[in-house]
Amino acid sequence: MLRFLRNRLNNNLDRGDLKMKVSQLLLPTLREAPAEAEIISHQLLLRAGFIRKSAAGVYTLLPLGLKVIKKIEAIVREEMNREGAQEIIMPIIQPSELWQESGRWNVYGPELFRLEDRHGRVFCLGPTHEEIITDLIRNEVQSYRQLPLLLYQIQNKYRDERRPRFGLIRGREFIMKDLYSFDRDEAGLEVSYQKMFNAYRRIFERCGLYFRPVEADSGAIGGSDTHEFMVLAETGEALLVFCSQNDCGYAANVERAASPVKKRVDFEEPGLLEEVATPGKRTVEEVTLFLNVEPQKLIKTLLYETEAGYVAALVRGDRIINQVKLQKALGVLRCDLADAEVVERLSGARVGFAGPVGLKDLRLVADLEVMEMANAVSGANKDDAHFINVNPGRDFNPDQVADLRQVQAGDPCPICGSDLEEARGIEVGQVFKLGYKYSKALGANYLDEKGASIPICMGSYGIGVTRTMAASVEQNHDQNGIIWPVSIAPYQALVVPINTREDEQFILAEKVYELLLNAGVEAVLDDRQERAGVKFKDADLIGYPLRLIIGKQAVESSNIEVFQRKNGQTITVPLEQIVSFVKDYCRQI
RNA sequence: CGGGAUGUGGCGCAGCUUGGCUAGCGCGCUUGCCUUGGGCGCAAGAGGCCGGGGGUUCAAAUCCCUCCAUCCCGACCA
Repeated sequence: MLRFLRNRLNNNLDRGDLKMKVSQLLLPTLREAPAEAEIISHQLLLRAGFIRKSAAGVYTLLPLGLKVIKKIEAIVREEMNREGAQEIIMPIIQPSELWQESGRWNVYGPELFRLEDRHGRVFCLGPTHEEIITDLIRNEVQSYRQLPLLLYQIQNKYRDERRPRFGLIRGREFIMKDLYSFDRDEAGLEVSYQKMFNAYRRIFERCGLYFRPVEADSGAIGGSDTHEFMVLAETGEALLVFCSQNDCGYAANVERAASPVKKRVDFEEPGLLEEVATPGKRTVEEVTLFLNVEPQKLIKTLLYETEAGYVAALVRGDRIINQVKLQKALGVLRCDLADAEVVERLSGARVGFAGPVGLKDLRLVADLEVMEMANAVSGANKDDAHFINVNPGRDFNPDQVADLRQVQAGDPCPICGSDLEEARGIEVGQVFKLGYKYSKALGANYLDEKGASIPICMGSYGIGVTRTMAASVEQNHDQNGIIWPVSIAPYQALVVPINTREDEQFILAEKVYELLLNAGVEAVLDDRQERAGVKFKDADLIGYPLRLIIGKQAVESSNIEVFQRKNGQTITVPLEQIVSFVKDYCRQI
């Protein structure tokens, strides 16, 4: 009896949650995309009625948008729990004191939303939760017996982006899953890291995404090893390189990718350092054309402003400097190109004529490749003049030599030496080995078997949930709209009565709809008094994986047309088999 | 934060250069008729502080100043 009641209750609950007719859904589709939407995922999510903008980088999730988010969250939860992680929820509002303690209050900069309560106490809206969780752990974990520990939450995050853009891809408020691992030592961290790495693979696979993990830079969060999970897409903000040799497997964010230097092969006799007039020739292109030399013969000199003073950085003329590498090499937090006025004061010449020879009062850092150059051209630190036959070591000596240049397609792979290829990616997840940065700063220690107090070894692991939804659209769409993978589709199937005035069609449609609901399929019935064309257009736009069409044919023959959004094909399924067909379809994908 | 652009019914736009009728068009919305397998047709409607404030002028969507918002490019970031 009890079981019977419980079953009934469950059925009712399920039905209540699932049952929905399009006429009652808040599903405002648009024929035209709002002008502000630039990229396809933003346009389609707006047009299909999944999201609406509230402010720059801040969005409301409408019913269907929320359904997708919940699907993604459910997959994330399953895979986190499978690895033994425990879910918690931490506050969005965080006291500034903790951030002072970790040292990030001043480091994080204007990106941190800061606010004050009525008593003048200062808080921030959490962009990430290392401080809060480390504070929790230092209070609650004392013994090695309590480790390892994996804790996560799915929570709103806040970052006051300089430039929110691309809709959900770069918002100021977004949903993120963040997990933190706590281990006794690096060996334990390695295990946790691998667990998460594998879980992330499964999550993005289950979300139907084409992605790649790549080596990455650790940025402001700090730490050593880190990988980013990149959904490959033309509109991705990140530039990646990967090895063209399939079995090599090297892949990295260009911010991180190391660039091995090809040693100089042909030795050149050093010529005489000489100043030549280059009136008005400021850019690499102008100078090379004027002097009739190749760009790789030029030494490009860029002046940067850092919190530790001004720096001159040198790279070859045909190279791009990688600011992340530069920042790391210099060990500074801030690193911006100096403005024209500063350049003039420091180099004694207008912008475009700075060079390493005779540059004073500046820290000089050269790219590895620059040191291999011979008889190069550089600015003379004098208006309208360049030096020729500049030779590193003879004419100037940098204070530091480091890998500064940004890797490009065609460069050799640092592992196997094959050519590197470029691609763009949307970062949907990142795994970090934090090490002891936060546990030491905040004093999160445990006692080992011998009673020694040892800092906890930490890792942190993020997934941008809202971003994952957008990335999926970016990857799964056609001219007509979104093509959701079944695993994260807002509904699995749409039932469309073609002519709602034909009672028989409508009754059959309702019957099919009920059959699906009873079988646990997430279905929706388009009961609107609209022409078939309108319903089809909306259905394509919204991206339901399956569309069951109930028209004349269905009524007469009890055969139902099933349109598959993914491949655009329609097949006919007898009414008796329709439920099992839909269930099988949803399972197999 | 620097550079550029744009703000006119829910969405997409015109009008602004050269100030002047009642501010237009397409889509959407409401009502009626009609139609019903890919955004159907006809008719009648509703809906605007022309981003805000200030100025110039007899008169401002239109010219000037200022603020705000939004988008793009750059610099930064998960």
